[in-house]
Amino acid sequence: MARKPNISNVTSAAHDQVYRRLRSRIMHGDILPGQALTLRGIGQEYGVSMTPAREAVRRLVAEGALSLSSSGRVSTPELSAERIEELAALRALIEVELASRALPRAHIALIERLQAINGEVAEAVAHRDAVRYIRTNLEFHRTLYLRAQAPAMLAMTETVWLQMGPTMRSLYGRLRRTEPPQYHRHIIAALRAGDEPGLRLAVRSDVTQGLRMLAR
Amino acid sequence: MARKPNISNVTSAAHDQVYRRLRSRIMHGDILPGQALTLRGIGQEYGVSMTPAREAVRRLVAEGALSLSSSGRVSTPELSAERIEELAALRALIEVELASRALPRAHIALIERLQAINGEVAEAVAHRDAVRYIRTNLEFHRTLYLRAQAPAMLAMTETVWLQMGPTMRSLYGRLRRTEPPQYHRHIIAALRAGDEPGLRLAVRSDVTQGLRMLAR
DNA sequence: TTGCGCGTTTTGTGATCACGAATTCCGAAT
DNA sequence: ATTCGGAATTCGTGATCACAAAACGCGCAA
Repeated sequence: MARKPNISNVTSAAHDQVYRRLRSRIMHGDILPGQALTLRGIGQEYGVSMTPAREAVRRLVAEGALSLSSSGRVSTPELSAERIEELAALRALIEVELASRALPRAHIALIERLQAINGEVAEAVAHRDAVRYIRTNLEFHRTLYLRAQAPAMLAMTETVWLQMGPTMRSLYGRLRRTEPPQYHRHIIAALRAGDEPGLRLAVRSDVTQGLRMLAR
Repeated sequence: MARKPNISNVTSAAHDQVYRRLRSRIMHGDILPGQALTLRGIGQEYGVSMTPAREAVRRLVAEGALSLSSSGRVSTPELSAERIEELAALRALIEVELASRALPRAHIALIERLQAINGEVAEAVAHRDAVRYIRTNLEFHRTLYLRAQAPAMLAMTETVWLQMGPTMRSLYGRLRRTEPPQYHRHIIAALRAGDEPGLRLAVRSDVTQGLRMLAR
């Protein structure tokens, strides 16, 4: 079969579907760091041949979501402490800018939506559900940053999230905290008040907060 | 032929060579914005089949160096003014940080090397050689940032350079200036003086300078 | 001159195969 | 029990092919 039937014209290419599903799993921490993957395995898992699997993997490697050994084997990356510090610094730099750009456009409906999402984050923390925590936490940030109307910056930020995905899972997995994230409330308060310096500080604090868990 | 002879063990995969050569051409502005490419054409140009060409293209698309039409056709991107502003803002954010991290490690040998490279930049400007200007200018920045020991940040910056490559060429191509870049001298002076605020300002000015040409 | 069909060509996509290299596995020797 | 070596297996790579869809060209009609 050279091409799928494609009766519905909203379907997309097979390699793109494989890419998106793998990307989602990696970003949300479904896959542990150092986990090895094979092209044939991925193809079999998604019901395609090696070719689309290879293209999806190539794309994810380019984004830093997967790492390539010298012999071409792929696995989720095991980040060093220095690499984690760098990625956190990048998050701080870019996300503070995104939040700042979103601030003038943040009307009340957005703030209420953020509050609702934050409720889900708190629930995930209470249940110690690491995967759900990561997903809702990223949704909180993405919802805010979408208002910045800065697609290139948002894409770059998501690339950083993607790189940290597996590591965040194993980090938050051993987290025993049950209190909701305090800085999210600071972010919401600063948005309400139109307080730009406060917003920048709150976002920076929230983003670099996870770094402290590593330094233990 | 399934694999190349590979007598010398320092050779790398064909798709990687295609990727690197294409990436270099794009980053340095060898290809104009909107230029269409075909997989068979690329393969023929580099003496390989479609498969390695496809992988190289997939990788470059993931990095934003090439854009993909809805029908799968690839071409160098034509950036909107808003996109250019975003990319310049990203450069400002990340490169200022990289310069700041490089400052404590910048000894005299590095500064002299930067001065030498800056001489080449001035020469390229004097000869109105856009491609050479872009190449030497990026070499100036990369030489400084390598000292920051921050590979993730440097990679992200190079991704931004890559995205701007074709556009920078067509921008600098119609540049009629013959004076060397002033802010490079400011950067060097701040490095000598160990003046971090001055360095940050100089880098930010240098990076956002090109933006003004667009606003004409 | 300007649109509009329609057949031709070009192009991306996915499957499959051969090949070589890397990895794994298992038994024998110490 | 542990280590070492070679056979068996697994795996990535690149070439090739068939197919469908998109782009192109060209002639005809308004």
